[in-house]
Amino acid sequence: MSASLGSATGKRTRASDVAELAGVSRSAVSRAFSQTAYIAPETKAKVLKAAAELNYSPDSLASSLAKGRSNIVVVVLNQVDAIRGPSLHSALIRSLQESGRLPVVLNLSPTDDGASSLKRHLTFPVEGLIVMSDSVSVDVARHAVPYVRPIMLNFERTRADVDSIVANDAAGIAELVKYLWETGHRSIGFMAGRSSSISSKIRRDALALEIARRGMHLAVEASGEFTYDQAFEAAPALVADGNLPDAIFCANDVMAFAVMDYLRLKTRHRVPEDVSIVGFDDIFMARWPIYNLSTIRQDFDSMAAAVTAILERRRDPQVRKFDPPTMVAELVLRGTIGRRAR
Amino acid sequence: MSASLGSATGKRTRASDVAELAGVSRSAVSRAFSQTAYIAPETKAKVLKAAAELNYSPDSLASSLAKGRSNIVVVVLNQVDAIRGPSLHSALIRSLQESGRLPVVLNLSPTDDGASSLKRHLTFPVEGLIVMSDSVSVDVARHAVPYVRPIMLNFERTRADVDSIVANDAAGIAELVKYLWETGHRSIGFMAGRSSSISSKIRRDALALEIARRGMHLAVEASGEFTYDQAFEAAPALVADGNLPDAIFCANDVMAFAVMDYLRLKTRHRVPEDVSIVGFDDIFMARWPIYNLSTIRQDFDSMAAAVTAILERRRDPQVRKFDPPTMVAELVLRGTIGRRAR
DNA sequence: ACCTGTTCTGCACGCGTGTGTAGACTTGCA
DNA sequence: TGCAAGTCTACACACGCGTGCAGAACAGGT
Repeated sequence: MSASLGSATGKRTRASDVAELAGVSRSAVSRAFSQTAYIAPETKAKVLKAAAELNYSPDSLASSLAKGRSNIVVVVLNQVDAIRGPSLHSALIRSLQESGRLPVVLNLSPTDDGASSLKRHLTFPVEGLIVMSDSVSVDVARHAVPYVRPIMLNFERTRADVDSIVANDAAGIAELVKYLWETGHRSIGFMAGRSSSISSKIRRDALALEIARRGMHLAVEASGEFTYDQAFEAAPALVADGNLPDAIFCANDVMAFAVMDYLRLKTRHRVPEDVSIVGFDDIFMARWPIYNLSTIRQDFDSMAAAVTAILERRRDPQVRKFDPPTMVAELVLRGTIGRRAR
Repeated sequence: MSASLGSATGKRTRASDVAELAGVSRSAVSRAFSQTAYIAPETKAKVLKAAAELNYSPDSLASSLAKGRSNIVVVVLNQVDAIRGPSLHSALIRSLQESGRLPVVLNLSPTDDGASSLKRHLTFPVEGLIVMSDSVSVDVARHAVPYVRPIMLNFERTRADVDSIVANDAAGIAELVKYLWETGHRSIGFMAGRSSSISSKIRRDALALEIARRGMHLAVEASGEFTYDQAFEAAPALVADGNLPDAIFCANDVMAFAVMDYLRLKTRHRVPEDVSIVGFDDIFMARWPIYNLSTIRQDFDSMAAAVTAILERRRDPQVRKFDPPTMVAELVLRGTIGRRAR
C-alpha cells in the first residue's frame, strides 16, 4: 500500500491486467464498466472485485477516443467575471464535476474575444462549451468548435444554433422599480457595465422601460465597466451635489460596493437615508454587514443545474431540441433601500 | 464558412484528410506537427498549408494516448480557497493555459479530503496535480494518483515525494512584527484560520516566535476559519473592552475585513488610531479604499509561474530533482497600521 | 557505371478502450 | 442422445495519432 516514492514512475493498471486476474477476457472487463453492454452478473462481480483489488478504472482518455466523445466540458470566462467566482463559477464547476464531467477552465483576459485561444485549446472532442464571458461572441464560439452547440450564459436567446441560459433580468428589475416607486423614489440613476456587454444593455433597457412606464426617466447614468475601480472613478458623476438621485441601480454588485464606498469616504451622503443603492447578482459579499446590499439575485445554483441538464439531454439521442428554462431573477431586500417621503 | 446549424454534427478533420490533400502520408502530417521529428522543410510547409486550409490540429486526446502522457493538469481547490480566485486561482489557471496545458478544476467542499473525488476523476494520465486546498493531505494526493508527483501549494516542504511551492510566510511576518514593534505596538492579537490548515499554523508559529523574541507574548487569539462570517463572529473575543490589543494580525485578508467591519459597525474603536489591522494574501479587495488594508503579499503570479516551471522541468528527462524556489512574502503598507506613542 | 553515405518518407505497430459479431457453451426438451 | 433455442464470451477491428525501422530517392565521389 506504500506509495512508490519516485517521481512519475509506476504505470496505471490496464484492463488486461484486470482481465488476467479475474480470468476473463479484456472485453469482459470493458463490459463490466459499461452500463449498457450485456454481461453475466457473476462475471461482472468477478471483474469488479479484481478491479477493486488492482485499483483499476478505465482510462477516460482512451475511452473517449474509442467512443468518439469525451466527458470534458470547457468553461470560458474572463478575468472580470472571475469575481463572481465563489458564486456562479464555483457552482458551475461543482455541478459539472458532480455529474461526472471534467471541467476545463479557460480564463481569458478581458480584451480577448477567444478566437485564437479557443482554437488553440479545444483540439479534441469536447462534450460541451460553456461561455460565461460576454466578450466571446456566439460566432467565435460556433466557429472555434463547429461540432458542438455552445451553451451561452446570460445571453439573449435569439439564435437557434446555441443553447442559452438566461435569467429573467427584466422581471427582477421590474420588481425593483415597482418597489422603488412604492417607497417613494422618483429619480433613479444607473451605473452601467462594459458597453460591449449584453447583460449590461439588457439591464439598462429593462430599467429604462420600467422607469418610463411610470412617467420618469433615467436621472443620470455612468459606466463602471463592471469593475470596482472604474465604478469608484465614475461614481462622482452619479452623485454630483444638487442632483443626487433617490436611488442608484448598478449593473452588478461590485460596482454597487464602489458607489457605497465612494459615498461614505468622499461625501456626507448616507445610504439609504439620502440615496438608495441596488446591485445585481447577489454575490457573497452582498451579505457582508458593511454593505448589506439590496440586490437582484441570480440563482447561480439553478443556472449551473440547467447547464448540466442540457448536457444530460444531449446524451439522449431522442431529444432533438430542448429549451432550457428561464432562471428567475428576484429582488433581495436588505439594507440599502430607504423610503422617500412624498 | 457558414457554421452548420445542427447540434453536435460535423466530424473533426483527421490527419488522414490533411495527408490526402497535401499528397503525403499520414505520418508526415504527424511529423509536421511534432517539434522533434525529422521532416523536410518543404514537406512540412505543404502539410501545414493543407492543415490550415482544413482547419486541422491534432486531436490532443489521441495524441495523449499515443504518447502516454497528457497535457491535462488538475487543480484541486476548495470552496473557501475559491475566494482568492481572482488572485491565485486565476493566475494559476492562466499560467497553465498559456503554457499550452489544459487546467481541469476540482472544487471540493470544505470538508472533503479528496480521497474519493480524486480517484473518481483522475482516471487518465494527468501531467500534473496541483493541490491548493489544504484539506487535502499529501498522502491522499499521493495515493489517488500514484504515478505523478503532486505539487502542493503552501505546504511545508518536508517530504521528498512531492514538490511544494512555499511562500516564505515567516519572513513576511518577521518584517511585519519588526515594523509593528518600531511603530510602538506592544500587544498583538491573532485571528487564526482553520485549525486543520497548515498555512494558519505556520503563520501563527512565525508570529509567536517573532513576538517572543521581543519579550512580548500573543495578547489574544481567536479562530475565524478563514471565512468572513466566522471571523465576524469571533471578532468580539479579540477586541473586548479593556484589553484591546495594539494590533491584530489575521491569517488571511478576508478575516481582516471582517474584523474591520466589526469594529466600525459594533464598536467605537477606530482603525488604525485605536487598533491596527493586518491581513495576509493581498487579494484584490485589500486595495479597495474602504479597507486599504496593510497586509502581507503573496506573489501569486510568481507562484503560478513556479508551478509551470516545475511541470516544464519534468518534461526534460535530464532533470532528476528540482527544488522550486521559495516565494517571497512581503509586507505591503497601506492604511491600517498606525503609530503608538510609548 | 558503381558504390557509399545521407536525407527523407511510408509502412506498420502500438497506446487503452468500446463494441459488432461469430461461435462456444449451457439448458431444456423430446 | 440429439437438437434447438438461448445466453454469454472472446476475437478482432476501430478510434486518431506517435514513432521505430526499413528502404526509397538522391547526391557526390571514384
